[in-house]
Amino acid sequence: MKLATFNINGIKARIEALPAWLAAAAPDVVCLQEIKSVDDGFPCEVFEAMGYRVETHGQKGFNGVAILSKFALSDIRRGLPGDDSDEQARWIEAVVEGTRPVRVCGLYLPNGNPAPGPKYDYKLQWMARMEVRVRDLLASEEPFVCLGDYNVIPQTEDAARPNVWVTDALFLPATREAYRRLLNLGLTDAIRARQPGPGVYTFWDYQAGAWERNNGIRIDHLLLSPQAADRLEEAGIDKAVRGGDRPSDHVPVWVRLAS
DNA sequence: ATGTCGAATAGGATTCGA
Repeated sequence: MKLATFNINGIKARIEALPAWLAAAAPDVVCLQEIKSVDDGFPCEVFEAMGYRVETHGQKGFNGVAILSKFALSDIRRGLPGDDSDEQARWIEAVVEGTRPVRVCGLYLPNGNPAPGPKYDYKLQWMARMEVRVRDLLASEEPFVCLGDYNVIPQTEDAARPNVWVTDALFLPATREAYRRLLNLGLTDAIRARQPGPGVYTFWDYQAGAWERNNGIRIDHLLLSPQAADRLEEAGIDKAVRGGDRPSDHVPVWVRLAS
């Protein structure tokens, strides 16, 4: 089973590039971030015609996540637990009913800039809520994958120019500490496990010729539960997508799990 | 002091978020 994450930065803007990548890469499941659409505005029919079921958790203008799956989905949940007042659409999860089921948690972790400030406080609170959800899922001992745009540069080697990120919410010590806490619960960073850095990136800014200069960062991650990591066969980054027509600033990242 | 893009609002240029 091939599972992917892709921050598309707007479904309307990516209505050609996304189906083109799906046709070429043929993932079984894709978690999308920044669909920037309400549920009713998402063009489900485009993806249903390609054999995908579509579940969205959208909001107007910003954020928004979705799951596309060639397999049936069960136990679909929208929103990260832990704060009923949080109205931002950043979390969707479901169990993929393949030959061997796996739960996917698709996430768009808050950017957090500027830091310090209320947006950074929200980021750290969100990460703490995610830790609670992951602890609960680990206790169930079911295989699961938390995949998405984490907006976290885990280590120095995950940025081409780490020095420019030292005061950024994506790289501040408290951000990296919260991310390490997640990993240290027992999750496996699939790209780190299969493609150790440096020079392995998933995002290149639109500005200042970042792509042409390979000034990238690695912020899109797939974290595998122990039972999912046992099934890890392959992990990759579809870097060439960044050089295509009207690209997102992120590229797809994927894993292949046994069965 | 961002070599930019996407969406919303408004009906073009500006603002926000990233």
